[in-house]
Amino acid sequence: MKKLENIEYDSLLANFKDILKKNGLKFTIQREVILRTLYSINGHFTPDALYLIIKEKYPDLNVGIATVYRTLNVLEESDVATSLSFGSQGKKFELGNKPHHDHMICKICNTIIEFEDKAIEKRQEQIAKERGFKLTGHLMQLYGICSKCQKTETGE
Amino acid sequence: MKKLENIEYDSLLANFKDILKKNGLKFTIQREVILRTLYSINGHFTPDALYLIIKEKYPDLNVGIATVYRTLNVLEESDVATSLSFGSQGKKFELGNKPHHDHMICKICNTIIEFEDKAIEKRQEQIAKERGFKLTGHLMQLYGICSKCQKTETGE
DNA sequence: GTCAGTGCAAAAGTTTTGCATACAG
DNA sequence: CTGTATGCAAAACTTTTGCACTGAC
Repeated sequence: MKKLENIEYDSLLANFKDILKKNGLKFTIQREVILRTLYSINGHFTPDALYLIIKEKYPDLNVGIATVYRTLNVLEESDVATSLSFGSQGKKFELGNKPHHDHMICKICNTIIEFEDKAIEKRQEQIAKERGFKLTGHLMQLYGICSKCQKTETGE
Repeated sequence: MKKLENIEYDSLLANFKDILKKNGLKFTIQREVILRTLYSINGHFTPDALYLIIKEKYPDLNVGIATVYRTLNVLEESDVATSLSFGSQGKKFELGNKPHHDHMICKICNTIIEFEDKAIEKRQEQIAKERGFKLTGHLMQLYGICSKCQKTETGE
């Protein structure tokens, strides 16, 4: 039951270690904890939120906010994690181990629904091509109100 | 030659005044200058960059950064301008007078190309519908390398 | 005249950096 | 051992707020 998840995390971890080694960086407990926590929460978190979760989960390990920022930057630079900029402010991180997906965000409860659509991806490539643009990535976020919140707020 | 632009700006301005009046807010020189500057630069600017341009352009008018922030927030709340969150950090604003468009951003020179695609928009609506989501807006940014930069950097 | 808006400076956040110490390789 | 990483605190930024004064309506 838990086997598959562990294998997935293990390969993620191995990949991360590999990247660190290749860049002459060191593998530390803090970095492992940050990666593990990002993996376990499996969502989108600001550096600060992540920091608080880690402090809660590993009270003995005295992680500093600076380390969280530094590690997230390493993770992002090495494409292990990606950051998203949401609406008003702040940057949120998520692991980039999932194939590829975009986000649909509820304006009211901030729930994030992930989705993937081949048709749009294809069209994006074509648009880029038409303009002589070499595509390397994209960000697509749909904003709206999720079904749950639509029920809650009758009018407005 | 300049006629059309003026008409466009005038209607933008009239609309803004209208919104202000409807909300019991006041129309001030500062607000006009900020709107006019946003219009004239016709691009995407951070509050800080906008502030510097205004200081340069209107040295006599002693605008404060706080007013720029306050006005941008008013503009955004009233849908006259929209803000985009780009890559690493900061929020950029642009006027929302253009019909609708998305952005293609060059990772090297940061040029922003605007585009619009009905096919994608339609697909987005359908995706939202499939998931019981009531769509109110979206953000789509394609990242890559523009044709100019592709020529400049041969390899890499 | 009234009340919202403004500039300034201080405050509140958020992210980065400098430094002495700790620890991975 | 060597040199990178860490925690802490300070610094650097970005954005918001409080306040006395100005100016739009």
